[in-house]
Amino acid sequence: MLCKDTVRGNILEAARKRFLHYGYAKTTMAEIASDCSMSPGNLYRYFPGKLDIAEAICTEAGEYAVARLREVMRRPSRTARERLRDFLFADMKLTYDQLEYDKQVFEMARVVASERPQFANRLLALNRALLSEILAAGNASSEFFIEDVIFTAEMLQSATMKFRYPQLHSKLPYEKLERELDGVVNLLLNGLDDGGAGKEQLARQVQQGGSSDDLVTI
Amino acid sequence: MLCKDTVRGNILEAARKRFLHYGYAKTTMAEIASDCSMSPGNLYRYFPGKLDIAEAICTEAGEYAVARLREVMRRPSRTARERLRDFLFADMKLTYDQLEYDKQVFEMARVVASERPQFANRLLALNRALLSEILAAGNASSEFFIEDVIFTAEMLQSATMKFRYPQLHSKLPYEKLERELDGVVNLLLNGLDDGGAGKEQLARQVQQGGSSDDLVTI
DNA sequence: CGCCTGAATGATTTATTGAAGATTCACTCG
DNA sequence: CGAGTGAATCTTCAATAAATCATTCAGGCG
Repeated sequence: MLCKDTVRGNILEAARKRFLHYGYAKTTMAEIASDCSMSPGNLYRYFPGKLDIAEAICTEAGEYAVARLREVMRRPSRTARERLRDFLFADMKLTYDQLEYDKQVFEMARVVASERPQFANRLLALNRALLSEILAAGNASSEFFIEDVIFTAEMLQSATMKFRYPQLHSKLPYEKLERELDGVVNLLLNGLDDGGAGKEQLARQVQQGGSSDDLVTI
Repeated sequence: MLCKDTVRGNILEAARKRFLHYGYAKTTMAEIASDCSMSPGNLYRYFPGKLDIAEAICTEAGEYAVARLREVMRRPSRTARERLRDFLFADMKLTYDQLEYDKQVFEMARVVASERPQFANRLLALNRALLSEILAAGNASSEFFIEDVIFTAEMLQSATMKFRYPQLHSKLPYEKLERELDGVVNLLLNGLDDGGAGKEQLARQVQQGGSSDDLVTI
């Protein structure tokens, strides 16, 4: 949400409205320019191209998400384990709400991610930095004994990947995702020795029939 | 590799050759029929359609993979933890070798998986059954104390998803995948208390620069 | 009959082309 | 100059036509 009073900010605002309402593909540079009362050519004085406008919008959205996650991390009087769990759940919810419900946001994100591979990595790195903070705090409070905090954060990202890329969720309802993330987090926190799912996981369908499945949407 | 002497087996064999050499899309039913010295129409006496031939081929391949995994599981005198690790690595290697190197196999797998969502689930369920066996054996030997073996197997599948769907590996070289799977397995075996990566993870780039990244290929 | 054929059908893919849109740039205006 | 224009260009998209192919089925053969 950078200044609406700069030309650049204006362009971003106009483009965002169009992208969110009509979709990235269905929005033309001429329309964005017209919304800003300028000629199409002039847009190129502020952005290298259409894709860069979308990337800027997505970056803002990503930074907004990080800000929300920081809030979650700041919740007072919680153990590092609780904080980690909160974080992972909040992270899942943020992407889920963003991408699962809004076709247009989803389209824009997909275009940017596929045309600018480094973009996703930058967001992932931001996210990893937050995770590392939690782990480091856990070390400080002797809850964890993690040698390489950054590496471990990376591994946590790997293990929870399924919950951060709704493209892969493939129609799993949010409740099933929650239940599954819960199971994975327990595993990650306690290891297999502790029985993986922990004790509180009692009421649950035991037959294979109840398993989430339907994993891939290629 | 079911009987080559039945008509059905012949068709599968001919189709496999074509699919692997020219790809699924570039192979016509007429060609398969001709290879079997029969008319196109006659294929439909043995399979409902082209896709079902591909699915049958993929099923055979999947069952072959399961057989190989069973061999890995049978390696003598290993702890359950070692067995689990062996299994996950073998699983990753199997798909990696299959899909990452052979464009045609990859195409066929993608078509089948996307047109027959249940197909992937069946393979996943087979895989989960093997995982459950390992976990149950670990319980029996008091290495693990897992209440719900099947649920935990499912969670293990979730957490190692990245390593079973090369579509998502997105150009990560095998070495990086190995290093990452190793990290995740350590986390899953020991939980965060143990420092995640374990002690032997010493020589490693510590700066973010070295992180795997490049996660998504949407 | 039971197994098979191959032309007929309809769906899908590919090629082609016209239009629309992204990007550029020589130029204007203040 | 610096900000901006808008026609020119070059790429991409969409619509149509043509061809290919999966699938069906009325019939033939042993």
